[in-house]
Amino acid sequence: MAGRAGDGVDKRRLILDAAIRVFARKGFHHCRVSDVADEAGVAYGLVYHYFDSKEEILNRLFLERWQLMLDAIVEIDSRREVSARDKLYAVASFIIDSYRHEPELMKVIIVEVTRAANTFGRLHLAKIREAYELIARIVDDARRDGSFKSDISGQFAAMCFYGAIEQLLSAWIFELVPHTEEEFERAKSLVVEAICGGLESEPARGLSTISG
Amino acid sequence: MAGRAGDGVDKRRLILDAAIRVFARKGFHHCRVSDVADEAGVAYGLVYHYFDSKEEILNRLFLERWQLMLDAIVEIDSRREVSARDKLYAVASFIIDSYRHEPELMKVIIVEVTRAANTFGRLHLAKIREAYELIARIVDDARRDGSFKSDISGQFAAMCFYGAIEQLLSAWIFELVPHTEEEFERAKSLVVEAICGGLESEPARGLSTISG
DNA sequence: GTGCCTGTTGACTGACCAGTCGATCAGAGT
DNA sequence: ACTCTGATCGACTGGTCAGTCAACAGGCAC
Repeated sequence: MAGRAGDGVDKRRLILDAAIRVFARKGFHHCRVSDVADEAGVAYGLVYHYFDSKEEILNRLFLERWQLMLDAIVEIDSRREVSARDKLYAVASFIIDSYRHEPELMKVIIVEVTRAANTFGRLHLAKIREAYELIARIVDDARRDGSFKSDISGQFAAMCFYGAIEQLLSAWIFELVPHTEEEFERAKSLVVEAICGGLESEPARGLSTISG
Repeated sequence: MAGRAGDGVDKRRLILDAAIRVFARKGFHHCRVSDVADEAGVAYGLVYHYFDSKEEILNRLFLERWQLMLDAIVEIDSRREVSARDKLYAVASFIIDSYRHEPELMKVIIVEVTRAANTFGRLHLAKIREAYELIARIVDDARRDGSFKSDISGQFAAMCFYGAIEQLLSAWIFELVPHTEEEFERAKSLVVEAICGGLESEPARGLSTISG
């Protein structure tokens, strides 16, 4: 519980949620702290009771969600008897579903943090790098067991994979591409197929039954 | 020629070049117009003699360079008897070489425009979309002649391809990865190999001698 | 009741900065 | 010589906004 009024409302959370909506709508740089306070229905000063600065709000939003993703990737990687391709599919699913369920939050994270990492402290870069490394680990395991090519490093592969997904989300965010439920599901398969299987046709890949 | 002093210096260009350095160093939002004027060694007011606003400077920088890239892609696509893979290699080369030769300008374009397209007018989105479409066209031709898979649309493939390259440049920009001459050359091949050939091993692809 | 602590309020301040404007300067044309 | 035009200058203005602060409210301990 927090707050005196016994209304059972966590004002801190209220402010964070309002910030998601405001940052998504107007952009972090183009909105005022008063916009966030108004959206949350609290006094201007209360924002500074809970947060040190406007930027700290953004940091919290990012770290909160990014950590969820890092945890998810670790869990996915720990699954036994699962192919690298299926692990990458699970990672892509997690990210795409995050966007599907909380498009405003993901928009803020991608547009204001991930894709603007220079304007902020190096704090975020370390976290972003962590994601790369976890994905790279999945690929490196597959390189070791021979299912993935050994001449493309895990790090490089992670960049391509994450880059493709981020571009996909950006296309949705900037409305370059429609937001339909089928699109989300199709995109999961397609991105994995494009990155793992490649764009080129596979002329007579012998006996292996890949994707039907 | 421009300017009264007969010094033969184009002040407009001087301001644009100074803006590249300042925007790259401090970020568009975190620098003052006076920083640009100082860097260029001209009076504050002169900036407004040549440009309507701070934002117009950024727009010019972006449009100038982006058009060069669009023209290059059109030229590459027009080459006859060249495989889609080789065309994509040429596109990747153009972009990576742009970064190699003008890292500050590319940093500004990627960080302040491409990756921040929502904060600006829709003007840029249209140009960005144009690039996607040109790349998509290369892929669609290859799908028609059977060299690329038909189940991944040109549009989708273009997103993956461009996304991977942008991520690559971002990694250089944010110094997540070293800037060596060999890295640039390797990256060209690797990105094309990853996207066209895929990450997975090709078990016995007949006669082709890939990576020895 | 008294004192204290946390939550809450919103008016205010101080800094910052994009963009303006009137002045000055130098060459071209007549 | 005179004026017109465009380049060049930089002090100044007007507005914006992040962050501060002094005050107030209600619960809790004693």
